[in-house]
Amino acid sequence: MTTESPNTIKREAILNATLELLASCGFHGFSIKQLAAKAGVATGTVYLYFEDRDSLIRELHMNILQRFAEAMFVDHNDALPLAEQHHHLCCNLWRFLVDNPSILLSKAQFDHLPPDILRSQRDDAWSLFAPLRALFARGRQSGQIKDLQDDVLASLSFEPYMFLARQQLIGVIQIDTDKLCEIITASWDAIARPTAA
Amino acid sequence: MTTESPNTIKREAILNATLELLASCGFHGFSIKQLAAKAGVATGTVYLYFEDRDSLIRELHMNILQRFAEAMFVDHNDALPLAEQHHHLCCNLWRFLVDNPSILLSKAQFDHLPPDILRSQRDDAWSLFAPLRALFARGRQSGQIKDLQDDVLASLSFEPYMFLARQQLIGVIQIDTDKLCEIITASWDAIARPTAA
Amino acid sequence: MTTESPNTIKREAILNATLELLASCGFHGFSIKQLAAKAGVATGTVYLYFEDRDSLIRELHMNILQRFAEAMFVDHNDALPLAEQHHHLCCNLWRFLVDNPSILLSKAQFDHLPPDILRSQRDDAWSLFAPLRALFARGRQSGQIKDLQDDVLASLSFEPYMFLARQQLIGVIQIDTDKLCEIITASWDAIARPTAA
Amino acid sequence: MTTESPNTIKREAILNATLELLASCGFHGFSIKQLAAKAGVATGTVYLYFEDRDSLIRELHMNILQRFAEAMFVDHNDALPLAEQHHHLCCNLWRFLVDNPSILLSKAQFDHLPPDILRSQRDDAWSLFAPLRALFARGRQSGQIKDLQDDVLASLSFEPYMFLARQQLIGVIQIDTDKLCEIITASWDAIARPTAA
DNA sequence: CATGAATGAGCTTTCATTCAT
DNA sequence: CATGAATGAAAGCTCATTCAT
Repeated sequence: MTTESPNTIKREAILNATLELLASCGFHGFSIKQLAAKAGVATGTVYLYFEDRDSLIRELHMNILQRFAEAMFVDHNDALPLAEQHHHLCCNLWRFLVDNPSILLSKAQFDHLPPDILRSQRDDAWSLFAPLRALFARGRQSGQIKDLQDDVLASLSFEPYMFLARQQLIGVIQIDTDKLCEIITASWDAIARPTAA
Repeated sequence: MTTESPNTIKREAILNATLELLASCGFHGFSIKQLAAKAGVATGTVYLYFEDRDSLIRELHMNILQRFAEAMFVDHNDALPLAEQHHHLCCNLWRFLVDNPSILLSKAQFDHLPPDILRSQRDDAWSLFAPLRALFARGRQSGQIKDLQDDVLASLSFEPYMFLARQQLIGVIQIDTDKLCEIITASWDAIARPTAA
Repeated sequence: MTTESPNTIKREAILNATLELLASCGFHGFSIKQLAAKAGVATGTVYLYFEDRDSLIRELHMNILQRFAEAMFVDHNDALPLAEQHHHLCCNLWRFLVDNPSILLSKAQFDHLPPDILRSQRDDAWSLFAPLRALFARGRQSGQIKDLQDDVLASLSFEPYMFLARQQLIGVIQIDTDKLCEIITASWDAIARPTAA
Repeated sequence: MTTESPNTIKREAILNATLELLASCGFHGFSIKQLAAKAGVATGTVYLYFEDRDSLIRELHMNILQRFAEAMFVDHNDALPLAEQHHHLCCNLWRFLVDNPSILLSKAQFDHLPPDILRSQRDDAWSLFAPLRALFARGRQSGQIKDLQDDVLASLSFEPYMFLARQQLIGVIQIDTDKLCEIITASWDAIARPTAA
């Protein structure tokens, strides 16, 4: 479909290699030499495509956030009941995390960028996750979702998956489809306004 | 009661300095020289108390987990109703995170220790959190808590606080006591078995 | 008259760019990439016209020596009295140095070519400065100039201008036309045989 | 006499090695690794004594200027006739240059520091050469020396020696004691006010 | 026990040079 | 002829670790 210029191919190779190393070695745990070797280019080549180490990391971060958001909203349908929408988002999220262990593991690394960067990131991130905010807004209006701010709802409902996916990845737990459904229900209970008895 | 030998005092100074630097500079973001300076000892002295950099980090991790557990179970009373016990644990957790930003920030840094270390840590951790497991067990038995395994219940109920505390620390949200109570209720809803209508 | 082939035009562009960069950045202070950019050609093109960096520098050196000699002997007239010839040479030299700060500044850079190169340069240089040697020879014969070898006479009479031009360039002194005449007289006194009292 | 602390010994070793390399390879022509090897220390050790490459070079420069001035004024006696004082200074200068080829060769390298550094250097240099300024001042007053500013007199009288020493060092000329005396006379003629006929 | 000077491997980054287009 | 992406050696500098004092 879209033919990648060789230019773009090397960029991607470098970004992918960075992601893998970030996941396996942590933020400062790998060298540009390693990175270049993994990407199949010479060390100097990295600097043809990225200003320096930091800007490479920053660019990767934005790249990851986008893939994250994109994956979550696959087949998103805001006409469905909210609980079903939420269920679908959680399924997408779980599949994405399980399919992309590198992203899962590298995610935590980005929490330690300087606070000002983190703050600006947060704004960018929320714009990528607009459909989620819309869902929360409608839920609060209709009384189906608790009257809590977006950050709180998001953390209650989605943070647990990050932890659980990590635990599954290192092999200490095992979540099958049935278990996942129960967990999704539980994470909905966290944000859902209790139905009047 | 227990008089600290000067021996132990320097150990603690080094561990504390490591924690602060870990929080502010990240895993590989500080040097042993900096660390020694902050701890008020000579660089060589660090190696009298710790095998090497890695073992210092590992020991700090265990140290933090202990303080974590200790803080959570302050004034824990297993005679109270489960929801109240849970509320109290969450309050303790929140206070601990807010009072110890260094620990909050450095927590994520430990996710990139080698997987085998992470697995053995998990076992140690669960032994530290025995009262929590007891609470979950009783809840499942009495039908007050969903029939999910401990990791899942823990992640549903406590992971959100880690995220929220970090957001508050970098100043993008502000959780007061009232908000906290609502959040605690929500995190209880996540693990509580819905009351029959 | 002589139409420059495009071939020669690019050579010149590269040599000129090299001179400017040599003056402003010093010997190892600029890259071939910078050089190519300044000359308006691709990096690879530099290697079509010059073997490598060193040979480019060497060629520039010869180029500069030629321009130096050429400038000094503008309107040279060996029929005039020696002191007048000398005065004229000094004026030419001063004007050349003031008009070509790049050459002035890069001059010192060439002192660190390998000694064997320096020796062969010296021979080439003296052939370029033949009219000066003739002047010295006539002066010694006629008793107007001290009986010292050419290198010595040249250094006594012309080295000071190099230093003074550099000082004026960095702005710590200011030589006007009157001052220059006094200095030229002084530099003639250095090599002139004292008139018998 | 003065016992050197081992601390100072390594500093000196590094400075001396730098001087030699500066003389033989030029400003940017040697690496810190080479320098360390020549000084007999590890690369890291260089950075225990000097902030970075630049500050090492700057410090060396001041060091050299001081040795320069010190050497010139050995046995300086301002009670002697001016011409004799001048003769003595020139002899000292010549001996210093011949005895310290490294300084001679590295001298030119310092002409390419940034202009602002050069300007501040010039002030420091002139304070080191105070006795020379005094000599010039007395000469102008008494009418023995031409009425030219210090920079000009200095360049007329001393620059030629720099050039000649360099030529002798690369072996293209040979100045013996008798020749030197003639040259010194010539360099005095350059600055001396001509005796009225 | 405690020190901190010394080490040298290893880091990020630059740059002279090559070569497929 | 001309290009400029790609290379990889080598630069300046840092830092975990050791050891003589």
